[in-house]
Amino acid sequence: MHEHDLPISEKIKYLQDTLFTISGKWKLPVLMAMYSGASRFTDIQRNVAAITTKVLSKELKDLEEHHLIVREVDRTYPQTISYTVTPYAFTLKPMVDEMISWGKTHRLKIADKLA
Amino acid sequence: MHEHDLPISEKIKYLQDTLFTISGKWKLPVLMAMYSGASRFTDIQRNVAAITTKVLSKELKDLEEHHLIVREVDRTYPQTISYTVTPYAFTLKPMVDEMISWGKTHRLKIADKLA
DNA sequence: CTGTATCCATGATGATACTG
DNA sequence: CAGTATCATCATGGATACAG
Repeated sequence: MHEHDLPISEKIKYLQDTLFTISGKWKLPVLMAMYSGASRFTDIQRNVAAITTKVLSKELKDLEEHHLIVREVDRTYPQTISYTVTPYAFTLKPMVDEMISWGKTHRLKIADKLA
Repeated sequence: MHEHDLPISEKIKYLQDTLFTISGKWKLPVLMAMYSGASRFTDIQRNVAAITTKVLSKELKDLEEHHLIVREVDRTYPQTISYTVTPYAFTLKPMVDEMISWGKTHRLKIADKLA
């Protein structure tokens, strides 16, 4: 059964579930930075321009609650914290890639004053 | 050139463009209702459960500004208003379908107490 | 039917400073 | 380095009533 067979109300329900999980301006950018290899708090912050420590801290907690990332205290000296994306988080990647692709095209269209 | 060749800063920029365009809880559910054929204000409102007229009105204006829908006054008597999705709006559909698909799976995982 | 007008509540985001 | 603490502001959304 493919998605287009679902009743519209179901589609919207699932869509809203997803929107809730990724809500806000920052969760996906943070995830993107982590897909690309950033695992330290400061690295992530540097990659996601303009995000403040307070907001990043909150987003990381939200992502952890949703089981999309894992926070680990490394047994090193001095101790460091590393965040890693879970396999589950990678199930979001096709969607994120599609969003990047759309955004890139969209920006070109806007430059042309759109259609 | 594929998306994974882009520098991370570019990816995040495009991602944020897309997030900005679809921002909020309602734009995509409204678009989904319209993909499925709803074209009248009341029809859309009935399909997108719990959305208020004020919010729907605002979302429709936003979507129109982004050239994703078109508002038309039908030359009927009495006059009716119809909203239709533009071809451009359909370029978002793969992303929306992916979100529906992910949300469906996600809901199952949550039911299983997730992984 | 297709909206507008208020008023209000909440959450999200931002600026800045500070800490172990 | 990896955060927390405050304070402030702003955007989003919701309730309700009303109007052409």
